[in-house]
Parts: sequence; C-alpha cells; structure tokens
Amino acid sequence: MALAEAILVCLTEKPMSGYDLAKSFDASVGFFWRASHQQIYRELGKLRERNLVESQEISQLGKPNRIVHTITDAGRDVVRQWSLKQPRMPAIKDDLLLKFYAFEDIDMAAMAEHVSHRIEQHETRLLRYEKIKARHYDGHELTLMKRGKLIALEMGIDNERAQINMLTGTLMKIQNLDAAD
Amino acid sequence: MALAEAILVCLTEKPMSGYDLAKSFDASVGFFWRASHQQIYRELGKLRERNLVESQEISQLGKPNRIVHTITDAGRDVVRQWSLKQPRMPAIKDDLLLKFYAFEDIDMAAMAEHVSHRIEQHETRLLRYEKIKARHYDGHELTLMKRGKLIALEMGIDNERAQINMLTGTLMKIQNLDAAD
DNA sequence: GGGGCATATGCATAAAATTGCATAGCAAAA
DNA sequence: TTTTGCTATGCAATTTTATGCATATGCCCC
Repeated sequence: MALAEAILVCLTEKPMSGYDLAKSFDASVGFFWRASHQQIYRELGKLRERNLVESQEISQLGKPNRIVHTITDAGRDVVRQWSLKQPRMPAIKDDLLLKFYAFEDIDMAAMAEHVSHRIEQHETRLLRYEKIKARHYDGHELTLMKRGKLIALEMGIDNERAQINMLTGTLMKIQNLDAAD
Repeated sequence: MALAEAILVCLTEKPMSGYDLAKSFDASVGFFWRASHQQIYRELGKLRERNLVESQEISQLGKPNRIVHTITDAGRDVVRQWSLKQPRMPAIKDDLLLKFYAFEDIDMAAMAEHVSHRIEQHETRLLRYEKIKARHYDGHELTLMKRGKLIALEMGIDNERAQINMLTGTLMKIQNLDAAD
C-alpha cells in the first residue's frame, strides 16, 4: 500500500515524470523502497484518479512526450496523515539466512562464497553512499528536507558498515568450522 | 518462490504438520522469513504434488487429525541445488526510512516517537534471541545443524544490536534538530 | 453453561509485486 | 549498417502476499 506514499514523498521535492520517478527509485529511495517502472506507472494512474497528483503532458523534440506529475494539496495532506502513523517493522526475507538452517544439506564452500559475495555487495553500496554524502551534503547548506535525507543516508551508511562487520564475522565462523572438521 | 525452500529447510530437521510449521515460522525462521499459515498450507499442497514431501494423516484423541509432512530424497536434492545458488540481496521496504524523505511535511514529534518505538521493538527481539541462545546453545553439544542455526542466531543478535545503535544515533540527531530551531 | 484460548486445516477474495511483452524515436558505437 | 542503449510509456498474465471467513474439538476458568 505504501508505494503510493513513496511516490507522493518523492513528488514533495519536485514534479516528476514516471520515468524520473523510476530513476529516483533506483538511485535514492531505492535503498529502502524498490519498485519497477510498471508498478510506478500503474500507481500514478490511481493517484491521479484520487486527485493526489495532477498530470501534464509536455512535448519534447526528438523524444517521446513526457507526462509530468505534480503533487496536489490533497496529496500533501495524505503524506502528513501517513507520517503520523506508526511505520510497521519491515519484513525481512533473506535467502542467505535461511541457508544456515540447512547446514547439513549444504555445500560449505558455496556458503562461504555466498557470504563473501554479500560482503562485496555491501561494500559497493557503502562506497556509493559515501560518495553521495561527500558530493551532496558535506560542506553544503542544509535545508530541512536535506537534513532529513542526510539522516536517512547516514542510516544507510551505518547499516552497510554493520552488515559488513556482521558478515565478516560470519565468514570467519564458517572457516573455523571447516578447519575443525 | 523461496517459500517452498523455506518449508523444505524446516522439514530437514524433522517431519512437521502445517501447524507446526506455522509456529516454527513464527518462532525461529520467522526472523528472516515470514509466512502466514494459509501460505504454508497452500505451499505444502504444491510440494506434495511435486513429490518433495510425503504426507501422512495421524489420528489424535481429543484433537483434530494432524497431517505430518516428511521431506523426501527429491526434496533434499532440491534443497542442495538451491543452496548452491547465489542468494539475492533482500529487498528492504521500510516505511520509517521513507518518512525521512518528507521531512518538511512531517510532524517531528511523531517522528521521534516512531524511532523510539522501533528501538523498543529491536530491544524486545534482542532479549528474545539472547534467551534462546542461553537456553539452547550455550554449554550444549553442537551438531553441525545446530552450529548453522547458532551462526544465524548470532547474526540476528548482531543485527539487532546494530539497529539499536543506529536508531539511537538517529534519535539524537532528530532531537538536536529540534533544539536548533 | 458460556466465553476465551489453543490445536488444526483450509477456502475465497483482494491487493500488491514480478515478469514478459510491446511500442517508438534518436544517438552513438562497433 | 546493424546493434546497442537511453528516453518514455504502458498492457497482460502470473505469482506472491494479505485479509477475512469457516469449521471442528477440547480445555480451562468464571
């Protein structure tokens, strides 16, 4: 249900087309809310019907027309109301953790591989977030909106660091296990 | 798709009824894979059709009959194959993080409330995991399967601690922001 | 004797998410 | 010159997840 809110939140910053939103989801919001362009287009239709966004077609030379969506006052109201509600605990669905539960029926070398790979992915993300922080926040004047985003970004950075630590520890445990046999 | 595998993994330990599985999902596996009993019953039907589990009805006095499901050799094979595949990065969907992106349209007191509440939830979980560890693992002889589960449990514990740290830092940032205005 | 709780399984429906397909024009590289 | 990639939007089908309802028995407590 909160895809609607995720889109509205993005539009509080500036009007965007579906394509912009999809990119935005890939780049920034995507860390904590993933959505495909199909989902976004469908949801935009619903939002328009509920009068939470207004849509305007803009002609472009050499490119297909773009439809730019602007959040309405009613849309902002929905965001405000939603912000008061308790966010629910995110449901984790992690294949990797699950594999530890089948330790007897599993290839241990593959398992170590998986963990190493996961560490690399978190390191890539960490690097990306740190670059964003350095480029867009350090030494910049911060509006209230930017402060909020910065906090979220720093939460992301903290989280990546924590994951890397945890997984590094896990990798050592697996290797010790291997040595003991 | 991996609900099937989650169930099979649980059944590698011992045969269980749908009800047992649902409880198991609530208690242990549930940290990284949540599923309702309806989902589980439906999936069990599919697993039976694919001959990955065998089901046997057992009469009980005073209680409804229970249907106990046992993993087959084919089922174990599926688990083994699945364990070789790279687990995908879990998709995070977190309302709370999203709210930081709408900082201008949001009630700051409510925000602090949300973060505090989230901290409490993580503390509750942490306590539960530590209890399980003390009761079932510390000072016990560890089979290979138990070692795997212990690693997963310790990952859970690490994770809860990290979340609590992160959120505590976040709470302070929000309060400083408030004081600055 | 009634209400609530735990055991035990399942259907029906609705909402949400994923995946594949389709279109269409321009630009740059191979 | 063909292919690849980016901009830009969307339908259709399927899968997954969530929510509410339905049933049946027995236990414990008030």
